[in-house]
Amino acid sequence: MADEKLTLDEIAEKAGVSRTTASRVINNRPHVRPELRQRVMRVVEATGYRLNPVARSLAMQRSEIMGLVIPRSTHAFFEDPYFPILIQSIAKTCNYYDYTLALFLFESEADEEQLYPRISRQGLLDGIILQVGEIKDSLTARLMQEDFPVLVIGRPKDVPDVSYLDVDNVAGARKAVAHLFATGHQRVATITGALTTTAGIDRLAGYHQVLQERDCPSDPAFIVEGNFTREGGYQVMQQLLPHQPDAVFIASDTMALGALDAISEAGLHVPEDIAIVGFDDLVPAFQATPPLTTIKQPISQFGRKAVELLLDIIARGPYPPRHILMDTELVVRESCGAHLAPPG
Amino acid sequence: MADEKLTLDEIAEKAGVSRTTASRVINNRPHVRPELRQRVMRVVEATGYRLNPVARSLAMQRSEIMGLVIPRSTHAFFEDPYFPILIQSIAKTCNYYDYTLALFLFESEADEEQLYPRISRQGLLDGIILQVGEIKDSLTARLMQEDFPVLVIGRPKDVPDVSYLDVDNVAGARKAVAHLFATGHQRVATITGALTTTAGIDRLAGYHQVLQERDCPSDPAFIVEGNFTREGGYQVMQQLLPHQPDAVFIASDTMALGALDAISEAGLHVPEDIAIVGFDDLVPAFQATPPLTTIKQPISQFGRKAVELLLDIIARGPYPPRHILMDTELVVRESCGAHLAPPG
DNA sequence: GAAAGATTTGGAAGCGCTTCCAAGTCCAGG
DNA sequence: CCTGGACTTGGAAGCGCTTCCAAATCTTTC
Repeated sequence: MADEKLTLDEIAEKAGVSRTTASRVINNRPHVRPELRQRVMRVVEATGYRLNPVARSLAMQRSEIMGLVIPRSTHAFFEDPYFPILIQSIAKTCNYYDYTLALFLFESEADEEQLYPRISRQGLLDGIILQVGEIKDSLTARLMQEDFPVLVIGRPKDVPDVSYLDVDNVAGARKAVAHLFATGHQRVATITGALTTTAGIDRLAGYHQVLQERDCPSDPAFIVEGNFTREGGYQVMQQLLPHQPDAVFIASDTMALGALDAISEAGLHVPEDIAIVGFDDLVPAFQATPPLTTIKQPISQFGRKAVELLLDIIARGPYPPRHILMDTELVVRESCGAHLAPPG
Repeated sequence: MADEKLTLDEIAEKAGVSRTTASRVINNRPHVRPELRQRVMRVVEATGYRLNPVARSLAMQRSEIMGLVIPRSTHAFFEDPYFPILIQSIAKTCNYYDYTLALFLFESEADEEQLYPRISRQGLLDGIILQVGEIKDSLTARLMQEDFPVLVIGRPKDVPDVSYLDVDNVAGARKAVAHLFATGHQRVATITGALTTTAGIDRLAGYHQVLQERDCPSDPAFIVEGNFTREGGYQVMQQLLPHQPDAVFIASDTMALGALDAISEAGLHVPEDIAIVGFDDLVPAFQATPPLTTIKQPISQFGRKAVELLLDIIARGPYPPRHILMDTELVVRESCGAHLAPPG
């Protein structure tokens, strides 16, 4: 197992062929006589030779590395299983397509500023998957301006021609709220996500839409803003309680957990006194007591799709921009009281 | 903002200097007259030029990319906040040292086999941080054999001369178990982690040590093997219950959550009927009811230290091997009943 | 059996950067 | 005014690979 740093030249020499031919064999390209191919293969195996990927990248002008950029990751990253699942599915898909995944987590705008050159520097990365949560986002526009292959996860605002992939948050929220009405609830409130995020805004929009369609005046007291954390859910649920909603659509399961705490602390029961529908359908959702009715996001498919879209953009250019909204699914468990309504 | 792909040559030409000089300026190296330095700088700024990192890597034989390899990530990766925190701290530290982080998540041995060339290929990665959980681990030895700079997180078995960083699991477990005895418990059981992991084994070893030192015969019925999941904790706690332990050291907080479920389902109370100490001190620990007494791992410092050690290995070679065990800390909350014992 | 075509081969020019080394410039000291 | 030493500068040789292109070889086909 000699592991001296071998080069293509040396392999070629040992096999008695030119470097060009050796290159052809190793990259499994045509135009090589079977006999020569064999000879080269044998040398490669005997020596344990592997191409130097950096040299290859330089010559091909393609690195087969893609970046995953997650800005402002700070708290959400810990508490919410969303990111681990997303990262895992992206990593897995990269493996599949023989791409290497470079991960960039930014915590502050200062980080973003300082590290921008690292990600945009042409050469290292063939493209970038950008997780955009916050509505205020400068990265996307900057990268687009540099003609950098970018796929945004989330729904970027005010950036023309950017390709993106998002969950259909509006439709998902509609399903949740409609279900609450369908199960006989009248006073349906909502705990929104942070309204600095598009997910927060869109899920609220879905809530509004359903109310409007039912000619149900929306009571401002029934709309409180959370921040996607459990603690936040706990606190704003307490604000909501005095107004006596009989159902609440909560824009994330994590917040729903906090809300559950607040409700039981107030001596009320879910779903008898207050019905709840969450959003996400991550592990905590079915481990909660009672198990949460929620809107399921296809996060893993999401990661896969993101990688595939980016590869497509890398291969075929950014036009036309791709816009994909993925469907969600209502998962009925106990917290919405659906099993109470039609008892037989 | 011209963003045509510029090269160093073009910058040099525009500034009227040689490529060598331009390189010196851009890399902030000495031996350039201030005037020329300025001139080059100006051109760089005007054109928005950035070095091509791939070409640089090839010339320098160093990529400033490090790999983080997490094998067999499947379930643990979702359920346990350990990995997100670790990854985040590693990413952050990489940012700080101007390194790029490449993430490799392997799910199966097949993945490992297939992707091994990708990580070991000399050139792309300057070094690798390898998370080794399972006791059976072939990656470490292979990489060491190739003289690849490696730092292992965890405690590798039977690989000579490998540098590693681990939590002192034995000492941590000892603290936990000792605390349980110190608070007056007699029948102390343990739910171990998967005994295919070194963490599982070491934490059990700590349990044994304390029992032995107290001349306490260890009852096999008091030792049940979990698998680090909540569901697993739930199940094995049910096995434990009939033997009526008055305290349990549980090798992870996640499992402790499951155990808590089992205990309350059996109509018993924590800590009155059964005291519990967990391990990890992640978010779920203090959100549990009752809040978990647990052993705190310094995961973030861990990530930082790992990166720094690897950089040191890259810079100064693998000898002598570095071995670091990080201290843990007992965090006393309610689940151990410490607050009950000395009531005034 | 020769011309036309298809296939195989390798020479050489990059890809964009670093760095060794020799040549050139500048200044102080004698 | 000349010499030696310190600092600047740029030419040129890589780093290890891909790929264009021309030359060489092998098949067909009439």
